[in-house]
Amino acid sequence: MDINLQAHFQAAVSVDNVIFGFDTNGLNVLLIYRGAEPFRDHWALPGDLIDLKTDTPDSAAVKVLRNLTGLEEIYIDQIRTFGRLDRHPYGRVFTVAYFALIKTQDYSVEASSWAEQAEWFPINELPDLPFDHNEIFNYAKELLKMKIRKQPIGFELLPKNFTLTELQRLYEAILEKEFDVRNFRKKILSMDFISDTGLKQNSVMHRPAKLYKYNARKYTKLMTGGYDFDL
Amino acid sequence: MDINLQAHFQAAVSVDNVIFGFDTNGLNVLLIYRGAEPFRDHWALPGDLIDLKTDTPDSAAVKVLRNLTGLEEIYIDQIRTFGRLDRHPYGRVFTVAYFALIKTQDYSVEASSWAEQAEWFPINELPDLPFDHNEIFNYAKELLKMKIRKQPIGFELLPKNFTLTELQRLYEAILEKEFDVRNFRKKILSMDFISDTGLKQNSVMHRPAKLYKYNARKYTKLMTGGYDFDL
DNA sequence: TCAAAAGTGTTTCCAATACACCCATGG
DNA sequence: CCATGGGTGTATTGGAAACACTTTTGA
Repeated sequence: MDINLQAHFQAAVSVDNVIFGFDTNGLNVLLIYRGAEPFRDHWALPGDLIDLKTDTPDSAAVKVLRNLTGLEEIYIDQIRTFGRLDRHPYGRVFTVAYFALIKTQDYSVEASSWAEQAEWFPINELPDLPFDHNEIFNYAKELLKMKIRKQPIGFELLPKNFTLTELQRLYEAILEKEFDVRNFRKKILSMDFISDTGLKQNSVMHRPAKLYKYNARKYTKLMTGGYDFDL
Repeated sequence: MDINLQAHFQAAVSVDNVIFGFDTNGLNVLLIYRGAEPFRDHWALPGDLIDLKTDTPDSAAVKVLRNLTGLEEIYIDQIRTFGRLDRHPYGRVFTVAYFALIKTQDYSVEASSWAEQAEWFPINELPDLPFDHNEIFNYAKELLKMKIRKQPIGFELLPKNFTLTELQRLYEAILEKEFDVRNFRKKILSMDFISDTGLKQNSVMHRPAKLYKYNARKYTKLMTGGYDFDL
């Protein structure tokens, strides 16, 4: 390798994950409390340097998620790459940002193999984040808004069986506006990619709601053409 | 820097640009004929390694475009990052892909400072491309389709003054479907971000068309709310 | 006067919106 | 029987789609 090339092969590349979860309090993001420099003892997006011998950005992002939550088969997608010159104190580090959606019920902090703490923060109550993580988070939030109107990704944030009211609360939390109950149900059901499980809630102190599940097969049929969630 | 960190700082990062242009033949992409290894004498997307001392991905992508076309102030936006382990024969090279829209009329190959040739290829007649450039191109094409339905970026591909028929042909080429003349005009004019220049085509051998121009100020007003081009 | 493309209006249909009351369960 | 959230239907409106003929210019 000549000396000219040499100068180029001195960068590191990391991944950073914006992991969304949903519960009765609304939409949350999973942050870790950094146990190592730089920015030790700061809350930050979970991420890691990519192992150049073995990993692609995608595989590295999946590993971070797995180490942190113990979960496989989660929805994860690349957001964009950030590369400000001074974004990392140790040298030139580019970071490929990802966003992931997980079913909060399936996740337990105990399953984590990381020494650091991990904690859910409501998206409107985040601490200041190091590096350019604030910028990354904001970008992720916008992307989530955009995507949920175009793809049935909301289900990734809910338990396998869910009520229409839960689904409505989720859309409302993400899109930051409220929907009319009847119109919401009409629209969702007309899209025809969720189906009635025949089950109902139990031990609730009111009329129990029907439980629905997401039906990927129905959705796949629809996707020739696309749809909007524009309510 | 400890030895563990050292192992991470051995990557290179490049940018690759998918540059779209539009003329009477339809939608085209600008490719270069590589004058250097690897893949010397192959047609490829124009790109370059990022100078780690001075450039961000964004600035590097703009430089590639400027060197190639002599143009400043072109529409350019990041697509996504590709990082397969074996995508580059010289080592671990991640590439941040961009797409750009240029007004073909403003561009001349002569303005290029590059020794290699550059040439427009109709998007349906591309040669096989090296690295993962085919994958990058396909991704860019889909993104363009998606974006043009959401943002008034079509104008970036047309001369400053254009006819409604030209605009319609552009939308048809990108979205790969045909529109009804009357409905197209109604929709575009109702969006209210183009305005009549008062000028007309001349020396055409048929009724001359009115010339319109894009009116960014009108658009900005609209953007609180968004719109669809869903015709 | 002909060729070639520019330009224009109306009807039909469907999806988005707005809106208010009864139902099933547990306590 | 009451409190709590679940569940349902209709009328109105606005935008999307379908559709055919007249106008202006240069040759």
